[in-house]
Amino acid sequence: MFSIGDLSRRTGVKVPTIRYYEQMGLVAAPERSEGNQRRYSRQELERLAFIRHARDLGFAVEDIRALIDLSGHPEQPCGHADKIAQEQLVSVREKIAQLKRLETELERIATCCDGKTVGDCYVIRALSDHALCAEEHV
Amino acid sequence: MFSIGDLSRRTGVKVPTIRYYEQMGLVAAPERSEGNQRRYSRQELERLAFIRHARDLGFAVEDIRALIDLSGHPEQPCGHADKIAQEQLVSVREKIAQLKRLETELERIATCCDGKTVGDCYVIRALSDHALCAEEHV
DNA sequence: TGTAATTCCTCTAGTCACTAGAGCTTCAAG
DNA sequence: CTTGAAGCTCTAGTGACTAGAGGAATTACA
Repeated sequence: MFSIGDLSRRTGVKVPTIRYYEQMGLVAAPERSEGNQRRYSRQELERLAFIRHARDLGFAVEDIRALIDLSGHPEQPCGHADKIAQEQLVSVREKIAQLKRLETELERIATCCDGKTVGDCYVIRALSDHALCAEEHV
Repeated sequence: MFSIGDLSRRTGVKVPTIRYYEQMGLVAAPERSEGNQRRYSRQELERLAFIRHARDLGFAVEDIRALIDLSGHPEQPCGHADKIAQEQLVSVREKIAQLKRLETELERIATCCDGKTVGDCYVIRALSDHALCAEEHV
């Protein structure tokens, strides 16, 4: 049996976050000790590790809930799980593309400032005047 | 003079967001019409465009506040503005690197599933078992 | 066995950057 | 002069936590 602190150390999920997940229904309410403290089994440790892993990968809590529901029905076709992962991949790729555009513009903005005062600072001017942007963003 | 709707159309910032920025002190409270409606000058339009642009670039509202303060003191050295932009660039690059790692793993997870049911779905297994990850993430 | 340090409990409220909705008033076009 | 769009204020909700108060339980060590 693990205390909530054990679980936290083993999964890297912070203690208040574990309690929050319980409140949200992502993890089931575990057994309690005599003194009302949470006591977790290995199964619950694994579920939390699953959640941690999926959150690291950027899955929304709702997605995770769906994946957990699916994993509780191993006889069902897995097209849905696949779809969730595919959508997440698309969303990650979009974010990368977007951030790369920002990187390009920030490079221009943050590296060309040779003014001595704010009055002729390129950073300020670039932000004030969208026309200075090399390409459209957002 | 522009109404709040004009401002919204010209800057692409939604009407409730403009009011929110006013509440946060990012834009000053403008003049009002006889009937208590907001009336903006061209200067205020430009400030909002500045904010929009900086938000698009991922600057936090606090950063923007600092940049606005700076732009109000054009005689000061611009090192601070530069620093804010540099830090933003670093942060964007970190996010890109992170997302690329996720992309790699999601590609593996989302494209290898040839199981027919959840029971042997690669997506579910990969999320359950961190050991299946090719490389460390987060 | 005593005690001190650590961990745990619940609860409320705060974070960020908005977004939604209710219920009302004002404005602009025809 | 009417009508419908756009404006007003206010409260509350979003997602995914995080912080803090005030107290109880557990653990380590003497």
